[in-house]
Amino acid sequence: MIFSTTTEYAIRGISELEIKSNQQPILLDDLIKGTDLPREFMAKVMQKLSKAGLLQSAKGRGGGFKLARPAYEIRLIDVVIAIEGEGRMGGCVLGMSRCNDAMPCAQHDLYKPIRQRLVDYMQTTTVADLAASLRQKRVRG
Amino acid sequence: MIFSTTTEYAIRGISELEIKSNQQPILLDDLIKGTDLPREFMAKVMQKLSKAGLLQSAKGRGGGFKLARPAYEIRLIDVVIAIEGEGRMGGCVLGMSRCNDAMPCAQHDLYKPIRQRLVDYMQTTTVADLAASLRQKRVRG
DNA sequence: TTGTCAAAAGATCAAAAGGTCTTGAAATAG
DNA sequence: CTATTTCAAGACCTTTTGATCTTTTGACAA
Repeated sequence: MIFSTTTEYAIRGISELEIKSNQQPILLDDLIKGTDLPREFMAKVMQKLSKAGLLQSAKGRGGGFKLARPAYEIRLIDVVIAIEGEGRMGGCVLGMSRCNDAMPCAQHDLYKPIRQRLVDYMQTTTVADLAASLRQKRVRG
Repeated sequence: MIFSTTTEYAIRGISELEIKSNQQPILLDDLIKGTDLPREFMAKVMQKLSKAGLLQSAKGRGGGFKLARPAYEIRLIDVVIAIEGEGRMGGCVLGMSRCNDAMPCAQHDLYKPIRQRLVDYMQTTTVADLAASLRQKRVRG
């Protein structure tokens, strides 16, 4: 509803990583085990998160992915920006590139509170929160 | 940021219509006059709004588009649903089709308040509000 | 050093979204 | 009835997004 599917994958992936990891690197194959995540595409997504500095990756034996810092220090907004770039959050709330000062979109002001609320949420929610929520969901069904 | 560009066009289009109309049908050419909206694509969007019952359309001389009911009786959510369908609002908040009870997405519960806020906004904001906002923006610059 | 493992990177492919163009059909004026 | 106006509808094109496949690179173990 709000994010692209690629971003959803990233959120899901980093949450799964936090759940399955015990400070040790997790293999892509293990990460997607038990999920319906598409392996090859997921590889790209994880690469992006690595390049953005949210994950550390290692090749070869004992390799895999792990969080670059504690889960509670990675905010949802960091994940979103890693995938979609800064642009989407700034500028026009409706994302209209055609929208500018000379020809503003109808929503410019109206939307501010809504958007701010979303941004707040993304800034205060961490990967630790997401993982906890996902774990709980699995237990309770 | 939140809606697809097609939906943005719909919001913009119906707002322009309300601004330019004096109870009389407006031609597509007049609707887009002074805007950067793509005419042909806009025709499709307006057609969708007509089929959804938000607009009335008439062919031939004296034809064009007009609101099917007063602007204050057309909610933003009606416009969004007309373009994107019901599905997007219901179901998973993140829009994941892969998300279900057996394999819920990480956000299912976390997002509820945010989503509810958005839905509230879309239910209480009408085309009259949007048009007023747009008009004001034009005057004040 | 050699072999194997696993991520990185790039090519490629498919589907969806966004946008254009052409033809058809309805309404009205003359 | 015919010509013109204007929306409707469908074919078609382009770009972006989502997804896969293959090759390369780096790390470790023996």
